[in-house]
Amino acid sequence: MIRPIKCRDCDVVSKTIIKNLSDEEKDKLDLDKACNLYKRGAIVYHEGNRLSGIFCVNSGIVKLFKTGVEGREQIIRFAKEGDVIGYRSILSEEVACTSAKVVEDAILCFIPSDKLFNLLKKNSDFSLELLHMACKELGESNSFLAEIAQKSVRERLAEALLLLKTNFGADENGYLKINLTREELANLIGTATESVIRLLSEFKDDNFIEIQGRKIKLIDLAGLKRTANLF
Amino acid sequence: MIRPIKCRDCDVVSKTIIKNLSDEEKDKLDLDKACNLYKRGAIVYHEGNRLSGIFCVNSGIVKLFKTGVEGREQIIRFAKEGDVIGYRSILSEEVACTSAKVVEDAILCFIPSDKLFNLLKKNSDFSLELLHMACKELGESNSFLAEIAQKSVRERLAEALLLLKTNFGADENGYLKINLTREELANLIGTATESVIRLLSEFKDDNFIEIQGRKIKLIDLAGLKRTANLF
DNA sequence: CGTGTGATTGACGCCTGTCAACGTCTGTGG
DNA sequence: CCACAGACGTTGACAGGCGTCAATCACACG
Repeated sequence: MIRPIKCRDCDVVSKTIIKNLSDEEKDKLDLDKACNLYKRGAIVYHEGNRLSGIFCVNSGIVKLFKTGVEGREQIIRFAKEGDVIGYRSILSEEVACTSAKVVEDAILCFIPSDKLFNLLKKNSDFSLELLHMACKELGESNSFLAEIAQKSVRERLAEALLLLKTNFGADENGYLKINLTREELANLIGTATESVIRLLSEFKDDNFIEIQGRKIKLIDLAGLKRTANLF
Repeated sequence: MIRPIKCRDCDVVSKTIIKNLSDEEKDKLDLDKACNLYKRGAIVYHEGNRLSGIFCVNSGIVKLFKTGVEGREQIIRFAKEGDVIGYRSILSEEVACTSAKVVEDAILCFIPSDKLFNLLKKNSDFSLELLHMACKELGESNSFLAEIAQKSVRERLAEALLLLKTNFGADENGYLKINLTREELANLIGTATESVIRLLSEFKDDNFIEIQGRKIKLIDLAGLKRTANLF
């Protein structure tokens, strides 16, 4: 447990579903939530677990993935500050369909499910906002599905790099802020680690990207977009 | 427009989100909804359209698909009696992320979005039920994603056949009730039509299935499960 | 300095997509 | 009633993308 974070003062709340709560509701929520620091590599929950609440990401990055045959991971999405994880399982009353693992040190605020349901019952704007979020995520999942099903590994990798830049941004030198292993990149686009490595080299040769160890810098966005078949 | 269907009397309502409405709410909804018959091949809405409401499937089957590069369809899911389509787009306030096309003659009841939002604001059980549905669908989408990303075409086809049987059932002779063209099967599992044809022949040779034109009968479920790598 | 994790490269071959040709069936119009 | 068009199904040939295996390198850490 770290120093408690007050929803009312939280600087990422404005991006989250919490923003729809009244100050009183936020204060009440503070009494029930638990904010913890999770280090890189920490497991927040396992696929198949029954969760007892949801997690609001205050900082850091968490990857959500399913484990397939032979233990290969399929990354479903990344959650960053302002995102909520675990809500799918709570609201559908199923066990977790993914595991959640910390990619970059994260502070997560836990909200017990009974408190969540209380809020949902009393605050219809909050419900609508959650619906909004769930449906948006559903749309992204569907798009992702079609991408993986129809595009080549090369196209998918180019697109993934662009998406990572859009979602997580770049540092002052232009390098993607998010650092993934080659294997994680592979698990994101559903391919083998070696394929990612080979294609990254090709992208480098084509002057689409620069590589410094695990850090990647996109230098020809148009070229990547063309490669990804995006318009 | 066909003979109006009263929600209160509708025999599939018990399976839908409508079941959470009071009799008064149902009666009120009857005044606002429009029930139409759609023939096979009819387009309910196009990807990219902004929808003005949601559709409740009273009977028939509708396929939801995305159109990728080169116009290839990727089927996202099928909707049958009791299912709702178009809600994702309305609730996320985005344009439709899929097209909806009738696979088997269908009766669809249209509910305008302002009525939907009225209900959501006033009836928290209804909201929760919609959340439940959306989150369940999200879980299915995620599973589907991992399947397509990690499994071979052979595994996917075996699994798809099993899923079609689970979701749509079989007739008195054991043949799948849902009739899809080879191309639709291919677009479901993200492969080429020819691959589906070849694999279906192999499954027949392996005595996993019987084929009568477009009708398919599963005769060795265990064999198919093994082939699909399911446990 | 040994150990382990991650990155890289090469060899190899199979799965699967593409192209082309042909067969089958159904509905339509003359 | 027949001819024809068009949609759908089937089969074969072929190539190349990509997964797998194995060996090696780079780097961090106790």
